[in-house]
This record gives sequence, structure tokens and C-alpha cells, in this order.
Amino acid sequence: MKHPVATADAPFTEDTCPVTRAVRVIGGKWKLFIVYHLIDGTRRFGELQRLLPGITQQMLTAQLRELEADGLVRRKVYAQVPPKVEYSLTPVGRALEPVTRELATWGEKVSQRAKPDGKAV
Amino acid sequence: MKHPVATADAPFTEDTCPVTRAVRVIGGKWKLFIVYHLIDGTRRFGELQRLLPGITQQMLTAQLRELEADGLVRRKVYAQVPPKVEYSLTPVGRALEPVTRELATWGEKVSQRAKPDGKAV
DNA sequence: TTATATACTACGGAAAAACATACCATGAAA
DNA sequence: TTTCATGGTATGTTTTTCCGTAGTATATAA
Repeated sequence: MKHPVATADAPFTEDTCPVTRAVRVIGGKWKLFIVYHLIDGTRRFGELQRLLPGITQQMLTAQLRELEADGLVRRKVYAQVPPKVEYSLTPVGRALEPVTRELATWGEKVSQRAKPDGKAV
Repeated sequence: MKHPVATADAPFTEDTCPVTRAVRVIGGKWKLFIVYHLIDGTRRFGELQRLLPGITQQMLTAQLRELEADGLVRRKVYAQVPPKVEYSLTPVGRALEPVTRELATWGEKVSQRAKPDGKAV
């Protein structure tokens, strides 16, 4: 099996390496979990917040906006008061399912390091 | 399809969620790429450094040690001067291949955001 | 008129991640 | 005896990420 290899002349960039791009888009502390909770279907902002205990409003907003900008998430605003905003996955976002599946499968294999303070996500 | 769902009562933790665990282990800026370059086979420290333009010695050392602690990488020291240390994947590390494959497949789908300063990796 | 619900935004700061730079040990080769 | 190669460590700083707290807007209900 032949792999491309990064060198100083041809390093991995978002332009040339799809994994690099993927990591940029779904990297970080929350994005994968936001996507995960949208797999079941449409969710309101407040629901997502409840599903992600620990996340701040600011974080959730910021991450959702980036996911939207990258085309994984659709944002639908209702002209109501109090506001109602619904989030759902685009086909691209939904296409992450195999990734999370493989990641979960692999995650089962990894030994849990002694780390008694494992924070909740 | 039914998914487990995180709530304040039962949030995602490393104990309960394999994806959370996986993200902890291969998260960060370099680890996935270190693993990637070890898929071809054993590499010396200096080789890895050359393959990852931009990484500092300190970073590479630290990440390799963590990967070792998590059981993805094997470290073999030769009693020589100058030193020779070889790194290779354990079966667990090698089992990441499907993940990177899916990630690459998905990465192709993601549009490249306008970001003219995309740093090399 | 006041309180309420919802989805935000703004500001400052803490914490974590990554980096820059310099240094170390040692046997072999020059 | 000086230099070199290799794989590191040590120390301090910058950069990035994330958080806490406090606001805002407004139709509706009380």
C-alpha cells in the first residue's frame, strides 16, 4: 500500500490532504458531539445545549456557526418571539456517520489510561 | 436507529463513550499524522521529524510518549552512540487505518473554506 | 406594567496547547 | 582534542482555546 508522504517540500495542507481538512472541520472539543446529536434529527438550540452538558452558549453558537460555514449543518430561523432556531445536518454532515462509527469501534480497543479526573463531554 | 444520548445525568465520559476516549487519544495537532507516517512501517525519531515539517523536537517527543502510554506506538531503543530509537505501531495503533480511511473519504466531500493562510502540517 | 422564554452577543480572563531557544550526553571519527 | 550525529531535556513565552458573567431583543402572558 502506497501512501503520500509529507515533506518540507510537499507538506500536508488543507489543499492537498483531505484528512488535514477533515481534522480542521471537525476538530476541537465539541463539534463531533454536536454532529452526533444531530444525527437523530433536527434539534433546537436549547435542546443541543441540554444534550451537551458543560458547553457554554457562546461555544455552542460559535461551533454551530462554523459547522454551518463548512456546510455540515443547516440553520433555520423561525420568525417568532421568543426565538426559535432549528439545526439539522446537511448530507455532508450526515456523511460523517461512518467516521464516527469507525472511531467508536476503535475507541473500544483503546485501553483507558488511569485518569480519575476524566471530564464529562 | 437508536443512539445513546448525553445528559447532565449521564454525560459522555471516557468511561462510557468510546468516541470520547478515541478523541482524547488521537486528538491534538499531530498525533493522527504521526500514526499515519508509521503505517508504512518503522521509523526513527529523526525520520519522523523530517516527515512532519514544522513540529518541534519537544512536541514530537511528547506526542510519541503519549501514544506509547496509550498503547498505539512501540518504542525501541538501541544501545548505540549516537542514539538510535525506532518507533512502530502496535496492533491497536494499526487499527486506526479504517478511521483515517473514512476520514479521508469524508474529507474529500468537505468544501475548502476560503482560508488563504492554511498552515502546513 | 412586569415578568418570561429563547437565542443569542460582548468583554475579560483563565487554562491549555504549542512553540522558541538553549542545553545535555557520549562514542566514534577526523 | 575537537567535531559530529542523534535523541533527547529544561525553561520560559506565545498562541489558541475555552470559560464565566453579564448583557440584548421582543412578542406574549400574567
